[in-house]
Amino acid sequence: MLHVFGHRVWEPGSCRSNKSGFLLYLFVGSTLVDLYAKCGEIELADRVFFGMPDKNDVSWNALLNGYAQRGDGEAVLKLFSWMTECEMKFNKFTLSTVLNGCANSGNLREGKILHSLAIRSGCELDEFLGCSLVDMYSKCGATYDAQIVFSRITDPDIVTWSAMIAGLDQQGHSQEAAELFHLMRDTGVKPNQFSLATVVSAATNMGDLCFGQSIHSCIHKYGLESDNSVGNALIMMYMKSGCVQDGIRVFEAMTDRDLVSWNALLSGFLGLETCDQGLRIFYQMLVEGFKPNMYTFVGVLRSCASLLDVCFGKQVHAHIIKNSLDGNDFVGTALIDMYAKSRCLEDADVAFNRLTNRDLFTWTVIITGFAQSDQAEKAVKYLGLMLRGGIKPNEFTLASCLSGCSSVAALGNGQQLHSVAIKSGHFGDVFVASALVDMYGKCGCIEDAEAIFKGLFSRDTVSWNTIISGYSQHGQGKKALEAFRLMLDEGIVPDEITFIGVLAACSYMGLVEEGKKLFNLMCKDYGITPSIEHHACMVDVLGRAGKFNEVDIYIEEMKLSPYSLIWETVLGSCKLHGNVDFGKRAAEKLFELEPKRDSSYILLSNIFAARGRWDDVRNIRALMTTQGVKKEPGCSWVEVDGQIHVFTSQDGSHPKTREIYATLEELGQKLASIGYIPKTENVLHNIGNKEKMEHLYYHSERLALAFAFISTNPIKPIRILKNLRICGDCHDFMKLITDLTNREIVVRDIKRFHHFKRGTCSCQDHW
DNA sequence: CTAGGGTTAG
Repeated sequence: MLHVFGHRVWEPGSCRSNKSGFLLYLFVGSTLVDLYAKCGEIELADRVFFGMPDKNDVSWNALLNGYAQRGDGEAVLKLFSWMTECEMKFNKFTLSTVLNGCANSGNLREGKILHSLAIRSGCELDEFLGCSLVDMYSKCGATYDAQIVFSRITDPDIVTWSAMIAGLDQQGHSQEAAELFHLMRDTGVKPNQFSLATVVSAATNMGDLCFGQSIHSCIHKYGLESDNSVGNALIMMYMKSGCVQDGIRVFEAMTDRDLVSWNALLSGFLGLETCDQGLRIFYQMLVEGFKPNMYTFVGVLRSCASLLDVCFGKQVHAHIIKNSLDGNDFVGTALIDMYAKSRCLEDADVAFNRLTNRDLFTWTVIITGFAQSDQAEKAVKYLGLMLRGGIKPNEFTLASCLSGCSSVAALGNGQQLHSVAIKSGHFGDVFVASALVDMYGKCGCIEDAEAIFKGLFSRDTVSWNTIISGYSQHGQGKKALEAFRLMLDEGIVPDEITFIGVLAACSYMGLVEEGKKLFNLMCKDYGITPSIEHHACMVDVLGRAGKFNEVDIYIEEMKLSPYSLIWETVLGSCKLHGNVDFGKRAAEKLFELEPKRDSSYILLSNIFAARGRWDDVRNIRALMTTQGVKKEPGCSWVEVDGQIHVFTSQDGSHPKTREIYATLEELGQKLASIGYIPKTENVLHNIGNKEKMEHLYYHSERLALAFAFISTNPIKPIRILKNLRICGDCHDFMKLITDLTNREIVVRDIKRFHHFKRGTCSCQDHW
């Protein structure tokens, strides 16, 4: 129904109800089609158009334009082909509109046909048509063709310039977009709000905040700050580059904010400090009467993912269902990500299974979720399902799946991924390669890590860091320092992680002077401000070398007293050197800083026990009881045939328990015959000596070892993982076993790797 | 009856 100044001037259908053949005059019809189309009443425009007994090019163009404005490119193309079938003549207006249809449906083939039609009718370089052609080629991804058309237009106007700049930016050539913008200004064309918004988006995509700020001041000069498109682009830029306050300032200065402004604002509240603000803004926009769309939910879900409480995420999920957006792929993927990051993998899985169109991103999100929650097996299983569904992984999928394997040391799964990486052609990617090096290193196969690293075509700081820390963790300090020299020779700049690796190597090898030299190099030559971790490395360098006086001075001078990591390091050195006095001081500091941490009590007790000070050992035990400190339950795991088997101390739940205990019994007898006596002082529980022996005997790492003995190939090394430090007695036990059975054992505990071979350990008993 | 911009998961 159309009203003009309150009068009813036209009622649809009245022409059809008049069967007497009331002829609608052509110009009235065309004008009405145009009016309805422009009001967004495409159905009415359609009815009027098809009710017209005679149609001319103007009425066709009006209807085509109506569909083009809705973004329905398919319909435009269908109408156009029908128009040519009717042998209707078309003009440059038609071509321009249909090109618009090609642009928003991405139909390059049809677009090229239209281009040739334009050339034939001699209007290719018409001011409007030229612009439509540039836009069509850009939106269809044919940037080169767009540039050719653009270069042939002799005097492009601001609209054509804007279309070309936007085209370059959207196809990932933001740098060239910015350059074209400068060229435009040099030509003397004054930028308008559209070209400025585009160039702000180019600055955002390049991550060049400085350039963006210079454009901002230019915008200020033209007084275009309050324009919606400009303001929205600026908000986006500031939020994306983490300048939350600047983003808010632009938002607040805008006079009529739309949904896009709110969404742009919402996109930036990530991380612990600001995420709750994102939620507040979401509720604020609901209060102000805005109806959230998919972009809103993607933004607010990202804020929820940073919160430590899944409860808000669930509230937002309810809003999503209310707005019937739970079937949307973008929203669905963001939901999976939110649940996965909140460690609710079951909810993430439910959301994942509800989605019908799973693309690479969806799969990557769920796979990453499992990988980061120490569920490497599940991550690899989903990767397999994805491959079977015909979707190829990208470098992100592989790298995050691999890092999941690294953290739980799932070697078998990691090896499978190695072959997937080769088959899918991502082996050469630096991220994937570094993840592979790290995976092999963390699974105890430093030789494999080394082999992959040496075969790498290009190496960046991250890949060098990976191999350097790998060598360090495996006790190969010399190789770590060699690698560092090679890295510098290749001209790769070390970062703060690199220095953690090399300083750890120095402390391990007892290289005090070298450690001091590297520390100075880091501060002076590379301008890196030492973190607490770096200081802890230095304390370790001095402490392991037994230079306790220097440790004391260092802590005093660097004001390191408030940090538990420092005192934990000191305590470790005191245990190594049997330094009771300093050990007591360090432990007391730790009891004060972190009274619930069990390892400080255990370490101090071990220091006393080694000196035979049993009264002090008893006092520590009593202190633990009064403080309510409980020893964290230890657990160990091994991988057999791609399956991970977990054991706790004195565990009886494994199906092969009987054989495992029998194997341990047998090994124990053999060891006793060569003079092994269990170090019962390693047991803190207040129980009798016989029970203590039993306790030691069935520590989780020994159960894992026995299980590996009976279920794996005897020529392969056994790889065991433990969530705590390996106990002193188990360490002795492993050394003797390797001597007795001639089998290599690798144990990864929370601190480092222990390679047991022929009665010795790579850590040289300095763990 | 014709053109340009701004929001999208790892």
